Parts: sequence; C-alpha cells; structure tokens
Amino acid sequence: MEVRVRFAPSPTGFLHLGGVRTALFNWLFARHEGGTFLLRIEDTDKERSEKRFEEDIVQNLEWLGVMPDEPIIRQSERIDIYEKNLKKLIDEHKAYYCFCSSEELEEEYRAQLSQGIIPKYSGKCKSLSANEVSEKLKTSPAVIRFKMPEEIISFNDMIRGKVEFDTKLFGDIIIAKGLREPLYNFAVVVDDAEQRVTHVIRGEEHLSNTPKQMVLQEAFGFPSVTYAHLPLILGADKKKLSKRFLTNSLNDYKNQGYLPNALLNFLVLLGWHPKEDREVLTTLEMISEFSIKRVQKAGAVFNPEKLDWLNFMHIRAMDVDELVKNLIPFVPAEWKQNEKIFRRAVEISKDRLKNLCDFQKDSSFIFMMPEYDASIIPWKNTPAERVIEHLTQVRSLLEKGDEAHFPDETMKNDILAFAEKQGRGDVLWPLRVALSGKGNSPGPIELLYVLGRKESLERIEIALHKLGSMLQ
RNA sequence: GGCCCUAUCGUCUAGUGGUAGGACGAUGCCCUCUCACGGCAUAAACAGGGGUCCGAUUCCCCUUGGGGCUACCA
Repeated sequence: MEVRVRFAPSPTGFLHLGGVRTALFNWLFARHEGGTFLLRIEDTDKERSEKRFEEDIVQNLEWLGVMPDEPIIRQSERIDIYEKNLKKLIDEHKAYYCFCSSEELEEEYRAQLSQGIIPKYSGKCKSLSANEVSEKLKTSPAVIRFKMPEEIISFNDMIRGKVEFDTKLFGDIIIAKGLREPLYNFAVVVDDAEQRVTHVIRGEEHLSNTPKQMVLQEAFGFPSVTYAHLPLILGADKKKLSKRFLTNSLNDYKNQGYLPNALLNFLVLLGWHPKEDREVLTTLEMISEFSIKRVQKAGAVFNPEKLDWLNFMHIRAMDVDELVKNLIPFVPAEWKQNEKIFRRAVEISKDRLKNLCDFQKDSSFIFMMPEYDASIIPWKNTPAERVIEHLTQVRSLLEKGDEAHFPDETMKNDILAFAEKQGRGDVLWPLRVALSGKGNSPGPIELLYVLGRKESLERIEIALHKLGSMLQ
C-alpha cells in the first residue's frame, strides 16, 4: 500500500521549529518509503487563524525544500464535507446536539471536582427527544457531541509501542460548534480518511487525541491509520518549545543566517540518529538513512551550540559561488559592486563563518578601512623605526610583479623569506594590521589577495604615516 | 488532582545480560604574526530502591525526577 503522510499545521502563528521538525519527519518518511507527503492547513479556528501565517508556513517550507506532493488543502474550504459527515453521525445517533451553556458546564465541572469525581460531561442532552431538539434548535445555540463508547483503546505506536487509553474518562466530547463549525478531532478524522492518509506522524502532545480520533474512525467505518508520536523539542528549561511565543519562529533563524540544510540537519538529529556516527548530513543522506524505528522516545533539549556548529559545517561544504549567492541578502548593497573583491572576501572567510550574518561583521574592514590607533601596528615592543623599515621593504616587494596575479608566488615567497629573516611576527603582524586595521583578522597574504595591489599599498601608506607621526 | 508518555556525560545520542562509544560544548596542549580553522588530549553519564539471573546500564516492578494532555484551540 502506498504510504501517505501529511503535515497539518494550523495557521495561528509563524512556522515554528517544532512544526518544521514534524514536517521534516513526515517528509523524510514519505521520501524514504517512496510515498506521498501532503500539506493540510487546519484553519477551522476562525478567530486564531490568519492568512499571513498560512503564507509564512508555505513559503518557509518551500525555502526548506520540504514541499508537498499534492495541492494544499484548507479545512476552511471543506465545510460542506464536514457538515455532511456531522449529519451522518447525528442521523445514526452516534452524535447529538447539546444545549448546555458554558456556565452550566463549568458549574458541573466544579461540582464533580469537589466531590472527587473525574470531571466529564454528564450526558444530559443525550436523551433529548427529536422534537425537543428541533424546538430548542430554533432558539438556543447548540454544539455537537460525540457519544463516546466506553472501551479500552489500544494502539501500536511506531515509536512508543503499545499505548492504552480508557475512553470512559473522556466523556462525550464536543466535535463541532455547529454543523458548519467542525472542531479539530472531528475534522482531522474526516480529512485523514478523505486524503487516504496511512501514517500519522505528529508531536507527542497529540498522544491523548489519538484514542478520540480512533473511536471516531470506528464510528464512521474509516480505515485505521498507523501512528507515530514524536518526542517533543524542549527548551533549555525542559519545557516544550511553544508556538505561543513568537521566538523560535523559523524566520528568526533564517534572518540570522542559518542555512536551510543546516536547520534540517539539526532538527533531524533531535530525536533521531543515523546508524553510523555521522552527524553532518545532506538531505539526500537523511532520506536514505531515515528510519522511524530509530526515533527516540524522550524529549530532546534544543542545543543552540550544535546548530551553530552544523551551520558552520554546512557553510564550509558549500561551494564559493553558492555561498556568494546566499550572502547577498546579508551584506550592504555596495559590497556587491566590486564582484572580485566580494567573491574573494567570501573565499577567505568561508571556513570561519558560523552563520551568514557573521560575514558582514567579520569582513567590513575589507570594504571600509577602519580607523585604528598607530600603537597596535608594532609587534610586541618593536620600535617604530624598525616597523617602518619592515613595512617599507614589504611595500617595495609588493610593487614588483604582474598586476593580474597579485600577489604572485614570487612575491609571497619574498615576503615570507623576508619575514623569516627579520622575525615572522615583526614583519607579518604589522603588515596584517596595516591591511586590516585590526588586532585579529585573517592572515596578511590572504588580505593582499582580497584587497589587491592598489588598496594594499594605500593601506600600507596610511600605516606608515601613522607610524611616522608616532615618532615625532 | 486525573490520564498518558518518558529517564545513558551539561546537551544530542550509540550500545549490550558480562559496567559504556561518538558528537556539540568546556578545558588543556600543539600549529601559529593575531583571530579563526585544523590536530591531539582531558574532565564528564547508565536517577534511586527492589526483584529475575552466576551476573544487570540492558528484562520486570515500585519510587523519584522530567514532560504532555486534561478547551465550544490545534
């Protein structure tokens, strides 16, 4: 049988890391099994659902490369289908109208609690006659309740093994606020059946919804589905990363310069691990090695340092042109104007970037010479006169040779030979500071390569001036 | 409170009926003009108590810890 899975977010917030992880596991499972991955927007909650959140979810999934194989389905566009199915349940006496007000229910709940009884709906409206119902329907608001059968529901979770629930603890749950206002547990069951979903892979927070959905499936005579409940992603406080807070939206990570593949790689490792000890994985490798049997049972704490490291590894694995492209949104427009310098700057910093934002911070000195103090030019306690001598000597070496291949091999060798003779630090440090204006930076030869002859000589000139005025 | 899930270094995890391996992070050393990178090394865990067994981190039970759910949200 063809495997069909779905990611079914409700558009009540921006796409969140937990959601991405659920989508990813579904997608990997489908890809690995040669199945179909569906996207369903669960927007039955009209108050909380917003179009912009739906757009955010779809765009971000696209950015991640986790794309549905069939057109997106929206629950808000399927109200007729739910109505038909609700009517069917009512006609078959498997569901009934309930006219109890929230106040009544709350009172009932409190009374049960104080008597030490497990609180659940009393079933008061269940026995209303057809006439009573149609009379009341004219005047009072009503919800639709499902007649919960009392049984032990047990299912075999692909991750957790056998799980059991006693449905008599649930009471008759509300499955719709009206014929055209379905609620989650009901709508999910109808849609999963209609979309011929075979496996439901979702977060552990849904574990206790599963038996409710299973009894609904039985009531309809729908085929059963196989469940897998993923361990939750936890914050440093070990609490579920909640989408109620605006932090941890995927956009934040995107804007901070995390790569889609690094994010996916990080997320897949939260609760799953390939058979071998490899951790840096391409999406293709994730697909081929993915196995739901290897998914962890316990929640996983989100570890930002590991994300940084994975992002660093994925940046390194990228080729330079690709990285240049990715970096463009993260730098000032004028940086791109000199393509050669920009590309070379990317080249030398590729192995130092934790995220794409770092590039602007680390490389700004290349595009604009920073102001700096002359006192940082000399290496240790070298007298200024000597530093001037060294820099002057280096400058003359740089003036020789072919412009196109600057700095050419001979030049590099000459500088290194000179440095060897005079003391590496005594030559290389001042040269590097002259070129970068900073105490910490990439090496001087790399900087010559990025800056080119003209700019390098100008910067050395500035350094010589600074040193000169130090002497007076 | 009730129901359910869960438990290996700080974190992510591997693993087995014969006491634990990797990764991130941390620390130290090496490389080195600086910062990164890289290399090497060190510290760091089977929650506790009962069983079963010749022997349990591994199997069972209990406790404890952690988490989720307990909506006319999803």
